[in-house]
Amino acid sequence: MAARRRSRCCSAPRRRSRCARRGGSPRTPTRRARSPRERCSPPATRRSPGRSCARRRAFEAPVPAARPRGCDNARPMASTPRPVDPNQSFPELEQSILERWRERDVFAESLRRRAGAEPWVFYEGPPTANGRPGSHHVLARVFKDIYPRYKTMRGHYVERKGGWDCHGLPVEITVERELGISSKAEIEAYGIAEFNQKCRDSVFTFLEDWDRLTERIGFWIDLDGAYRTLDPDYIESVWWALKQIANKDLLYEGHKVVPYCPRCGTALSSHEVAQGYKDVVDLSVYVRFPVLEPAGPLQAGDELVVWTTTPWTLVSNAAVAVDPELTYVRARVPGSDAPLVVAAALAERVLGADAAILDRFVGAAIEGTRYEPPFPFLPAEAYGPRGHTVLLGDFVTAEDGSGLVHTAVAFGEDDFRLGRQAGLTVVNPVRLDGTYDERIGPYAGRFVKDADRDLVEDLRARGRLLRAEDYEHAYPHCWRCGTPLLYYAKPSWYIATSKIRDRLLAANETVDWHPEHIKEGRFGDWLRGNVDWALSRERYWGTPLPVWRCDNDHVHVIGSFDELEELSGVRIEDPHRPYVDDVGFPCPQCAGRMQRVPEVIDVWFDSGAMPFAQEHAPFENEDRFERRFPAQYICEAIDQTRGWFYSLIAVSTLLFDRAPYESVVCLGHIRDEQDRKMSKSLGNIVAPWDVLDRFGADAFRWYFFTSKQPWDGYRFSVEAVGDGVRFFLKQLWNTYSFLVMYENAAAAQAEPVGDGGETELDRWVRSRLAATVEEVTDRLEHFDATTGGRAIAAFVDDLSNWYVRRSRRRFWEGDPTAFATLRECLLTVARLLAPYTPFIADEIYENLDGSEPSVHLCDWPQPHPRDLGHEVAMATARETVRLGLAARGQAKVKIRQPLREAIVVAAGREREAIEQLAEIVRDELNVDAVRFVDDADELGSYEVKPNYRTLGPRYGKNMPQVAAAVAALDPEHVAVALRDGHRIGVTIDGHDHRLGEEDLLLAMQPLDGYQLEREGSHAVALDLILDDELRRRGLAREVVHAVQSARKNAGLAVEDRIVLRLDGDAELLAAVRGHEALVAGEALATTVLYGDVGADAEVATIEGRELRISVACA
RNA sequence: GGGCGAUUAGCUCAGUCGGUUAGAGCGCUUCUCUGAUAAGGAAGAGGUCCCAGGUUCGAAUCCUGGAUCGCCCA
Repeated sequence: MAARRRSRCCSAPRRRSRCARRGGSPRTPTRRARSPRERCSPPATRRSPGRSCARRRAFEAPVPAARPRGCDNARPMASTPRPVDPNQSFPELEQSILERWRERDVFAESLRRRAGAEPWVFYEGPPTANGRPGSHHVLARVFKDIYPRYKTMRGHYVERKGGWDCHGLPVEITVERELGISSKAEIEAYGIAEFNQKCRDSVFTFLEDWDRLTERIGFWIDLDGAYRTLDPDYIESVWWALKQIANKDLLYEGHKVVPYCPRCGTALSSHEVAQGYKDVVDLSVYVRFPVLEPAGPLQAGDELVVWTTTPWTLVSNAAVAVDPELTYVRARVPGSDAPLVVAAALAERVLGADAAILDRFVGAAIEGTRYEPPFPFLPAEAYGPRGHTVLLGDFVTAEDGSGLVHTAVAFGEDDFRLGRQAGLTVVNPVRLDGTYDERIGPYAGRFVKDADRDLVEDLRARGRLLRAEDYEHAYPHCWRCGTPLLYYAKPSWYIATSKIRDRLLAANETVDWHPEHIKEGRFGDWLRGNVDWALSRERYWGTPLPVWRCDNDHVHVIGSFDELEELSGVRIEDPHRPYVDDVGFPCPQCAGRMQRVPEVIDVWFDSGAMPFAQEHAPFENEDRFERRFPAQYICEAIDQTRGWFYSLIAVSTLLFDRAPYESVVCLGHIRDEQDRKMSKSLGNIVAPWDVLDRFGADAFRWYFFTSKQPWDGYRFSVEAVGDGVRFFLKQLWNTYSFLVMYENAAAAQAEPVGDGGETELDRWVRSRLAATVEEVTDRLEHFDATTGGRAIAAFVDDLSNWYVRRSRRRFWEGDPTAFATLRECLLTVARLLAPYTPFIADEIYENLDGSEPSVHLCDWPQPHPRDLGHEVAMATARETVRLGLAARGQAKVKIRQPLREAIVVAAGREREAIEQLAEIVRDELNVDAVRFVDDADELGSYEVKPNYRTLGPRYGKNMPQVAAAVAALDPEHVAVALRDGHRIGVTIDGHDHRLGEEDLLLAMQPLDGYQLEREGSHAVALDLILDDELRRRGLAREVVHAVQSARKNAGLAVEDRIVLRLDGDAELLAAVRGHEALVAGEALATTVLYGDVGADAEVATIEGRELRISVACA
């Protein structure tokens, strides 16, 4: 690292050498012309020698503005900043800054500098690198970047370890597609070892894309030291965690009806199911089940009307469920012989209005009724004694259907539970691949969901169908392959998370969610409804479930590779399948041999284990883990509520009984310009590189940070990013390039410049700066980058459009205090912006200060004291200017025409404020004087209104009377009385009340014929009377304006001196002669000559008079 | 079907504790300013604050119901 220069104090005049050189010389009122050699080539040496001063852009840098430069060649202290190209391409600039960061190793250095400081912990939620990163990844990554950068500047040690999620079905599916296979049988035929090798290779297919994008957007994260969920170390930690859970007796194998993907051949967890709901049209059918052995009021030949939306399950109908207390009816419908049985409440909807009710009874009355099943494939005996009978269930409702629910024990949670209660045998005629087995006769081998319509036709042909209709509903599909899921009774391994539900909720209480409503809303609700975590997957590419079992069903959970080696004598190199499957050992409890169960685990458990698994804790780095748990901050998209947010909190609560994160920022989704979801099929994806190449990373980041609160989601397009460039980055860049241009121009000037001292504007802008530091700091502390960023933008706008604009003359004159102030503002803004737009921030810092190798190694700015009164005063003065400009606009008098005076109506603090800043108001309005009057008697009349905010709470219901009483007051009288400090008496409902100053609002009412603009009690009027002198000055300023245009057209640089020749209308020339010093000074003319302008003179028309102008380099 | 969130100008968004003329920027029209800025300033046009009830002296804001969109859950 290069020798570091001492940090300069921004507020002090900076270039001592230059100031010293100037010291003592008298200050010239206007700029003095430089020697001929200097004139057309400042700042010295920057321009190619052969070019004339004409036809040259103001600041064309011969070399790219930001050449990467090592610390070793740090500029000497007295040097001037590099010239800045006002039209700098940001993407190009960013490339050179990336280069500089690499050379100076800035990210690593930012960590080294904070070594030993208090850690602030960030966890990276691992993405999978087997797909290309998109714009939504940019969103997540920039929000993962901003707060760690901020906290680093605040003095914390913020490690940023990357991570990759490597396992899981998505990877397997990609490989299957590659291999052209699509079933588990094919995978096993191909070979699990080979298949998993392919998966391993596939995981990082797009790693390079990810790395490249990550660097390009300025996301500082340690990718070299990233954790990978496929590493043996990582897996060992996961095993350790599972063993802890098993030791707490929370790991069990259960038989449950689970959402099952027949294509992938595995059960899905509830959070996976959640991701795959699609609206589909299924058949909803009402089927007649003829009664064979009636119970209660039923008779043989009656028909039960049974409803289902899954016709494919009818082949394995085991029973019919009715609610014991619900009222049912036997009813006859025209055109049907057999009486039909339905719930009374649904009779009309199902059977029609003309059904004749024969009988009413409660559901309990028909329990035990034996009926004929809809299909003959499976006999009643297959289900046991109560097969094909009516059972009582507590889940039956009369909200839809018929009130009699078809029950297929293997295919539904309620069904399964009822079947177990009734002692029904589970018969499952559906194979694991989702096809019927040989028991289902003609349908054997068909995929069940595809058989729906044929089965219904079959029923219709046999007269068993009462009604079939399309039924649109959301049905879960496999989130990866799109296959409709089947609810299916299967053995599966679970973690009994529902037993720690209260602990999960307690852990959630400690988390600071952004937005806040997630905590009690979506996430809290999810935890309150927690069900056991279905952990196992009957797949290949995943962390193997470390459960070994013998023939006698003794179970042993392995918690480390050492333990496995002790028991089996085998040191496992690769813990993945199939190698781990081969490792067996004698059962510690019996003589049997233990083999691993075939399942792998849900990948969400992998990522949930990352707080310790990324460190290979507790096998090593346990101290590191202790220091880095829990995280202070994580950030992911809102869909992770059931994903990573859940798996993290679940694993940590299971193991450590505490939340693994303190603050969470949930991001919304990115939608397209038409507010549609971005998807490959719609072709409306915005590729991140399109944005980066066109506008750059800062623009991309700025858009995400400031356009809205990130959890609201974005209506995104390349163009939307462009706005931020124009309105913020460009404005900042121009302000910065303005400073550099004039600093260099001033430095090149031989003549020293005196220091005018601090002005009201300097004080104001410093106070605004302090306010901005305060606000941005406060907002970032609360994870509100949006409001913080907007505050920076508001400040930069004030800086550019008020401070700099009002101070231009001081910059032309080289006032060191003005330079120092603007410099301090820009350098502080650079530090505030460093976490937001790290590139432009670093560029500005590097060129204006550069005492550290990067702004990202600086400390966060400390807030200075504010002068709130002065901020308010300036706001009042600006308001006065606004009113004055509006008055000019109304009177259609151009700004260039000076006016005698502006009359400002203001009293008290407002008047003091404006008086203090009267010079600014006067100059901005181009008037000779600002006169104050305390009241508007001579300018307009008052209007008095009640102040609802103070009176409302006091008078409540009587407000209308109060308002009426106030309206009846004489405004002029009120104005005088209040000014004299009196209170105003009103009578309401016969009672006297006294109203004070705060209860009444006085507003100006303009009178016709005056040029007056008013706002509240504050107004500005203009004296519009012009005399010859004012008119001549107006003309002189018009001439200046015309000459400036001519200068610009001639391509002169802002500081070039000219010889000015004027010819034309006599009155114009007379006006110029009368104000020659003004014209010459403003136009930087060393000489003004009249007549003889030459043929190529520029012709301007001023108020109908002709002026011919010639400008030439002096 | 249930939960959470959103809905304010053509577009993107603010809107504090409920306070009476609902704001800003972009875009549009007119004017204007300019020794940095494709910038800035003034004026104009542009609003059913999603709808309907309710509470209140007063509702964009609070309550209830509904609509639409998104996310999540069944």
